[in-house]
Amino acid sequence: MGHTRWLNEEEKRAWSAFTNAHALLYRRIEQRLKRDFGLSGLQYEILARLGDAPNRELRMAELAGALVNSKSGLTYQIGQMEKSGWVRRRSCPSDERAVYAVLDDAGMALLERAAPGHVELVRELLFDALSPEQVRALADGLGEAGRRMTGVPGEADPVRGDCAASAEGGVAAADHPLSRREHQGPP
Amino acid sequence: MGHTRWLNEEEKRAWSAFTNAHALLYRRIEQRLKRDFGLSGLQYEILARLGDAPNRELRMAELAGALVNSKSGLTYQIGQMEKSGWVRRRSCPSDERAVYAVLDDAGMALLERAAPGHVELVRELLFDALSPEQVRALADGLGEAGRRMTGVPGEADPVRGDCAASAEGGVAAADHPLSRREHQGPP
DNA sequence: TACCGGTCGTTCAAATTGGAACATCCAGTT
DNA sequence: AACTGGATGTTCCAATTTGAACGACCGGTA
Repeated sequence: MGHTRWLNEEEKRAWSAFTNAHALLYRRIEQRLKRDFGLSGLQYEILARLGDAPNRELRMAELAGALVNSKSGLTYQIGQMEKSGWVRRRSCPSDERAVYAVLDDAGMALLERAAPGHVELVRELLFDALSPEQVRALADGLGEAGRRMTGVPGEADPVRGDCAASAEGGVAAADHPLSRREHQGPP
Repeated sequence: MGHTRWLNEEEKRAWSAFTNAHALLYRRIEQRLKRDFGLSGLQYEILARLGDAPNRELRMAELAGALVNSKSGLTYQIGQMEKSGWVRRRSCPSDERAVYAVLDDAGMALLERAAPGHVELVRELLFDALSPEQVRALADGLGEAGRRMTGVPGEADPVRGDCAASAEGGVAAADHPLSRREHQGPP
């Protein structure tokens, strides 16, 4: 084994900036979400993920994977959110093991109230400090790093949604309310 | 208040990559540290910070600030690490409120054993996926973001180290053993 | 000297986390 | 049909984290 490839100054700066910025940012976000909506960061993320998932629902495992959280942790949080009436559990007839977390209307409403402030804060604290090139570098570089860590070779089709939500009240596959897109025309 | 400046696609990618990469990376790092050295991520950071602090010591508040952790959390961890004999507390005569966390020899030795693998992992999972330009963008962009969040206007002198460690065994201000620097000559 | 606003580190209770053990279930094999 | 290797989600429990409350202390001021 070689003698450890230490980080050069630039890399040290990058690493330090990366961890530091994340910690600072996440802390601020959590505080505000908690103060304004009684939500933890994880809970907001859960709402958000479910919010723009196909039928506002995702399997526990998928959700846990997407959030990079432990299964048990998710079980706990979904439990909490269920008590609050933001989320509901649904089991799938075709696969008895599966459990779907479904976003309730109350949860969706909450998400819609919380999202603007959240996005605004992220923009203010992060994107307002970045040049367009830096944004691209983040997206590309960290995107690639993330991809490598998840082990995504050839885009093996997800196969999810075997057990589609069928008969249920009225709403079927409404469009995702929070996915507006505001062109902010690049030069 | 304007109608929320939502994120464009590129920004969404960047944000998602940022949080995702961080979560993935941190999780891996924690697992390895725990497995190989029985250390948590936070504990490693504490060792590292103390390791290249002036006299291998830092005030509790400084440390907490640098780590972006709560005071109480740090109190707890330092307590744990003290039990393990990696760290020691020292109080300062000139300011009775202050408490310094001092890195013990055992802690330093542990740090020196853990650092290579840690750095190697960071390089492998993060830097190997980044181009030099991307590294620079991270360092600059996130550095700036972090600076803004900490509120660092005119580099107000830290004033720290009022109560310098004086009489103590032998070692005074030895050079920081872990701060080797390996030129990795840019083209 | 006595007082005051502010800082420091610790304590406390309550909430969260994460891994291991567990019971169930699915798909492919024998 | 019985068996096996792998997933799934939950439960359990110990470790950790958080913010608020607290007591001690500092520096400047009346």
